[in-house]
Amino acid sequence: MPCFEQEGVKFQHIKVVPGQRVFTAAQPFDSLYVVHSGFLKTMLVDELGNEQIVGFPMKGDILGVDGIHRKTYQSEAVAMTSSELVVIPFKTLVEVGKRMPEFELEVLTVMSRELARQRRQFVALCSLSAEARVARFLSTLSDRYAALGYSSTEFTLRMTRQEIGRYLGLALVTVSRIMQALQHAGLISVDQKAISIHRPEVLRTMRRLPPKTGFAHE
Amino acid sequence: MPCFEQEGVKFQHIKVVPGQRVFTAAQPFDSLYVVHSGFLKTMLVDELGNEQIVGFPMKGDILGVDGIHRKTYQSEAVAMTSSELVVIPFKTLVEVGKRMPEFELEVLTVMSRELARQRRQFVALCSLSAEARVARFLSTLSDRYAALGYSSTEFTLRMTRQEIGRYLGLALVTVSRIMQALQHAGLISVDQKAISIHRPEVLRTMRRLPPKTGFAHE
DNA sequence: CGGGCTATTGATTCCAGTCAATACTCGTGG
DNA sequence: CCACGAGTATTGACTGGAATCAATAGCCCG
Repeated sequence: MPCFEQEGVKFQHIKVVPGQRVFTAAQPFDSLYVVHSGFLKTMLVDELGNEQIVGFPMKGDILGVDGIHRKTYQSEAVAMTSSELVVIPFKTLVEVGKRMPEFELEVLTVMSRELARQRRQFVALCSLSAEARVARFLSTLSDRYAALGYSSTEFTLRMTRQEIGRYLGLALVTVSRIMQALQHAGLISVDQKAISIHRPEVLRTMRRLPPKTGFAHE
Repeated sequence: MPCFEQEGVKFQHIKVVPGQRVFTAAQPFDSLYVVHSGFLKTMLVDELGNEQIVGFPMKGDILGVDGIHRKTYQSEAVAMTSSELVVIPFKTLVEVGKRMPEFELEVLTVMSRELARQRRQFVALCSLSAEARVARFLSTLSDRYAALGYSSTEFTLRMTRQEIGRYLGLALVTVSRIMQALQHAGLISVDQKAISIHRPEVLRTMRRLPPKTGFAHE
């Protein structure tokens, strides 16, 4: 949807390689970025250097909106795979907005979506057990892949257990343990970064795994 | 004269009484609201009826932006005190935006601020202990009061322990216990809803309270 | 092959949730 | 006025889930 170019305005594309930083916290804000292809992570880094991952943007997602209000980026974006980004200089956005207000509206909409996503994530974090968080994470990832036309049942994780943990508010070992547990429960198969989803409907609504017994069927 | 009207556009004001709902989740989206006076809470309600509080908006904060992208509000806003809100019909925003793009920019900015706040909250939830969360909550509240010209050291909580817990991802009893602990540590005084802040600088940066000893001085 | 990173698995600790009892506040009506 | 009850807050005892500490094993790449 956010193929802004159809509106008659051309934007520059940039390519980034794995590990490359798109912008850093505290750096002066000048542009928004829309993911055209590839896979990134955005994170906040606190005074002590702990990084908290706030999202794994993919095609169609927007980066850098948290820079608008203070004129400096508040977060950091790093490419996890080679990626292509559409650069939208904020000045241009403002200019173009004068002639085509729908364009600014489009940005409002994407921001609104991002805010809502962030809130859901927040709620999940508060009210769900570690198991439910991991289950939902996999389920959501599956949905996002599906939306982009990839397989929703077989995919490769682009991030480490560590990063998943830093996204879900869990320790690395907990993520690992829970993935094993989900596998033993027959809901998924895990082999390192390769994932198969067997029971998406169970993952989506899981609250807690039944206390471990040998039952494979309920 | 509230902020936006200086731009030559008049907006309707509405008043709400304590407990009154401004909008409900899933209700069709039509307007944004800016708090002119008073004190509200916004929350998400899940399938099971659990409510997760996502914010306590005060003067200058914006409500309803999460409704833009799906044309229905995704959250619920309730007044905690009598409050006055500026109603900005979204249609009008779009109209006015055509003549005055700065106006839409203003909205972008407030949304950006809200997104950043939400993220910080999210990080706090992931990486801080219960004690640090409560300490930061009080410290932040203090700052917000100060920004509005009220006392930053003496104030009255408008929300219950239950609501604080639902905002911070903690049980009500935990909030209560920690406030007592902070009091015994000499950082604040608590008497039901009345709060005095004694050591704001400690609250702001606290990670963990030292294991309880009888020492009143370090 | 060796070194570094990542993942799995086990043992133990401890923070915060749950359950439960008591006390405080406030509004209403006998 | 006091009694009563509903909502809110404090405090204690106990439990359990996830973190931490720690050891081993698998993977990738020079």
